[in-house]
Amino acid sequence: MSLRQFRYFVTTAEELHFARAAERLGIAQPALSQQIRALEERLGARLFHRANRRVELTEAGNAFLREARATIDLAAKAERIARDTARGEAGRIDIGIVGSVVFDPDFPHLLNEYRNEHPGIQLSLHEMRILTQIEAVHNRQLDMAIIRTPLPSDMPDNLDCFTLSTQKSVAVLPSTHPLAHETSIHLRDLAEETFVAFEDPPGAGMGEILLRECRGAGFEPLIAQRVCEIGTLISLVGAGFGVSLVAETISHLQLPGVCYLPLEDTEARSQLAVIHRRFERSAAVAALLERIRASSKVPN
Amino acid sequence: MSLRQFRYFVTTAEELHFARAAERLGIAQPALSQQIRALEERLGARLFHRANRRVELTEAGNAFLREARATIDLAAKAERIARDTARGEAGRIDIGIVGSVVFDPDFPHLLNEYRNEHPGIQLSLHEMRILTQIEAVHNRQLDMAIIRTPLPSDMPDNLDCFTLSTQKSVAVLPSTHPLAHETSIHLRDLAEETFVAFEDPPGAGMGEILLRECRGAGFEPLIAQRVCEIGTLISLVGAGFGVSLVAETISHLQLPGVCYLPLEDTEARSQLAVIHRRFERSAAVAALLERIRASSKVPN
DNA sequence: ACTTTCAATAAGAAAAACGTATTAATTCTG
DNA sequence: CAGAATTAATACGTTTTTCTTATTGAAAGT
Repeated sequence: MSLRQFRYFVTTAEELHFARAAERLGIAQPALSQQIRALEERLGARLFHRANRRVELTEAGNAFLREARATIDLAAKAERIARDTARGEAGRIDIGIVGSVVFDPDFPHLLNEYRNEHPGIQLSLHEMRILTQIEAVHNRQLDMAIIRTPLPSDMPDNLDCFTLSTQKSVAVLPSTHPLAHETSIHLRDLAEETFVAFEDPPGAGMGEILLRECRGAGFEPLIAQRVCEIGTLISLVGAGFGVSLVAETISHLQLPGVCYLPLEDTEARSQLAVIHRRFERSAAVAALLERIRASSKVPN
Repeated sequence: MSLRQFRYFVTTAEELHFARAAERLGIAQPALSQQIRALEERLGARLFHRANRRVELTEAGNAFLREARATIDLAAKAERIARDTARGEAGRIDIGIVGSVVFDPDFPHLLNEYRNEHPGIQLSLHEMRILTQIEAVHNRQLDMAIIRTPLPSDMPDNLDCFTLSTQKSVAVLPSTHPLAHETSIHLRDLAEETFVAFEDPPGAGMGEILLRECRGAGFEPLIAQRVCEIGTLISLVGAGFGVSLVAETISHLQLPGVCYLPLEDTEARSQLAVIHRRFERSAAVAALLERIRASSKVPN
């Protein structure tokens, strides 16, 4: 079982065509067939259905694909780290973020400070979905993740978490909405509206906040549309698809046709949390974590 | 850069002694020296200090060691996942259910047993309408569906079906009804009542059972209200909207103001059936189907 | 000074990976 | 329906990589 076989497999899984995959890999097709077969024998599992002149991933192949990709990425990261460390730069810190962090004024500022104090260390930001981030921190593709609470229930137990900041939630309305020019509104006034919500996993993130707050205000929100990106969400609200609830900091994103309104009847708050491995052995990562913890507005 | 080199490096880093590491790896010492050197050249970084007849990790070596170990572990995990998935011991099974299955005492019990025997497999239940379920099994969003017979007439022909259990039907009456405190009644006694019925598609499910039985008893039921959820149906009966016919197991749902009464003049039975793809390629799904079939109370 | 220890080097043997040619099976096409 | 085309698998010889044995060289111990 070798990395090369992993790469061959991933390419073949992407192409679903042995000859094309072989070409992309710069080898002949029979060599690829042989390596895939060797891998399958080693695993004791077929990875592809080769029926009817069509190549498809088996269920095992699908499951293996995700892990194989992660393994290849991690190997590349190992290489990069060795190289960077040898050059005297302590390397690079990979940070996962949810989209809405970009509009938080404090966090980018904090990163900038750290960058100035540690010019050798490259900070690399990766915008990803919540669950993907947690998984990636767990298997070391990321060094930390900034996500919005609540956290999903099934967190790996070698991960730790602390709160970075707390933010009020505000309502987002299209400016054509009758309530749009009030100075503040009650959440229950939106009971009959349709909502645009984040596509978060159940029980986690802003998607969960929206549900909880609406239920707290005594109604079940009718969710007409789910989106992955904060920008899309605000645009959809502006286009009249519905209303939504977002963290206050998002209101820095002023789009035409969109109004942000504080809420009267709720303490609705969401928190940004930092997820990291409990026993972090990289000095650079540990230092950044300490830095973030020290400047966080919330006692931990 | 290969996984083998990673393993060689990790062992050498553990032993800090080429000859001993080579012995542990089952190769000769020069082979190890060569591979480590090849790795160092590839990385463009020395991983060991070899001064003074003593082998030590460089800083880069130390950083690389962490990532190399993680990479090896992840590769092993990939292998395990592929193997387990192929053997049907990992993955996820999506099961569609009609609402009333929840009150069946046997089926949840069966699922629980399966969950204990196959801890790697996540069972995910989806409460859906009959037609939606069939469609979803067909296009692989669900792996199987538990629905109430009769089946609709236009089943896709790549789907199979077998009976899980058979249940008597009982009448549901509001406890204010004159007949509510009999020990049993005749269905034809309800000929003049209004009925609350399931919103099933024509010819399928409990909605069809109700029609057939009433016609068998010599009258056409007057259906005043149709509902999607079993809980709503029972509530409506309790609130005096009408009477209905439900599977016996539903009587576990005891709501105030509702009485369940056995029927004298009919053998009214409904069946729970399992719908699945005829040629199931997932080992896990096939195993669960076998399990259900084996424990079903009805010969198939 | 001599031996011992230990990694590096050299060179040939073994194993793995690859390429060319071919086969077998299916699908497309006239 | 026959023949062409597509595509993955197989056979087998070649190249490349990896390994082994033998040897060297340098440092440490006696």
